[in-house]
Amino acid sequence: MQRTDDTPEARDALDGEASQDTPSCELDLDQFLPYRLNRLAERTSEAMFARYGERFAINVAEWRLLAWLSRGVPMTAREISLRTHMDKVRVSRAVKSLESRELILRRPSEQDQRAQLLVLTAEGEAMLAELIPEARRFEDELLGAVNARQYRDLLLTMQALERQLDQLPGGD
Amino acid sequence: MQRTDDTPEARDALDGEASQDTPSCELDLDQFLPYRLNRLAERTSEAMFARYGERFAINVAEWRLLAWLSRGVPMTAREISLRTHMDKVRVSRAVKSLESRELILRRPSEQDQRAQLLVLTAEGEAMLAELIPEARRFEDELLGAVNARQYRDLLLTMQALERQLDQLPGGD
DNA sequence: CTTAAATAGTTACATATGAAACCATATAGA
DNA sequence: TCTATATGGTTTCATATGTAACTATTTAAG
Repeated sequence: MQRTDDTPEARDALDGEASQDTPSCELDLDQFLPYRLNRLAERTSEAMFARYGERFAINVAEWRLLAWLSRGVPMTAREISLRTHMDKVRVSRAVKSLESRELILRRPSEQDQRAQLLVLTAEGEAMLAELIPEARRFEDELLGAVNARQYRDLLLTMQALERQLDQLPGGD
Repeated sequence: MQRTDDTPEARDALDGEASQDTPSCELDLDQFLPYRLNRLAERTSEAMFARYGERFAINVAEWRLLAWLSRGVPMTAREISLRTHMDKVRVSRAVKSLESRELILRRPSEQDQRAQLLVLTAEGEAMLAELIPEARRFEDELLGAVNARQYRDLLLTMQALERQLDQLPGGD
């Protein structure tokens, strides 16, 4: 898509006063997708953890790890890392922290002595049984702003953007 | 929007194998909006700064500050903070760093002795004259994945979600 | 087999960020 | 006017995260 394809509607779908094309040496951040994505994502995480972060004392990395393990399938740190696009160090630290709190445990992998399979403890499952419904409730409240079609389109477009990132240099 | 309104299309708009409804004590992160937003945003920033971050030696906070100032309107740190939803400490540090590199300068505010108006130096403008076209190029490449309608709808939906965050407790 | 290269995971160091306390100035209420 | 409170901005401390180097194991090449 070319910048010149921008429709007036798109340009108007933005915060603040009436927008107009900016010279090449100026940038209207409110019309810049990477910025908009980051601002929305940061605010969403912030709002979610303002509610549940303190109560359950986990950070984003730990939450992602627990959520993946909630599927019941033992996974290695590397698999978590691949699926979430989190750095392996970040995963390693989440594992360490969660293990020290006995929310997960590590089992040596049969196939590879270097790797360890991660699984939830009963305690970890108990915590998720509280946390997951709360997370869903939050998501539902957030989605109160959009209808089913918008939601579907949003996921499809986000998927397309991630696929594009796979292609782009530096996009991993 | 209720979870039960999820359409098959939306459910299919996700990575990996065929999805199905998960019990309340499990969570499919790939279908969880806050996670998807954060993953996409993190990957987007990462890809962008993999290209330009080193070359221009600025971080996200500094980039946002410079971009706002590119409009040519002097702003205080507080105004930057409000518009970007960045913590005032984060803004303060970006100001300090950019000033030390003489990319911006501070002028005392006439109205308020505590506040300082921030403006670009000639050097700062020169850097933006290089940086902004690069950023636009990156955005265009990323948007290669979506058409004009999808782009417009994406911005509209993101705007709706931010408005919802304004309402939600903990959403600021 | 034996050795070189790759991989799972950790540690050490540097950077980025937020919360709370703080200083200086501004504003509101008596 | 005088004082209490609010506000712009900075500093201090704690946490989160990435890069590079490292250990142990596995895989591939000879």
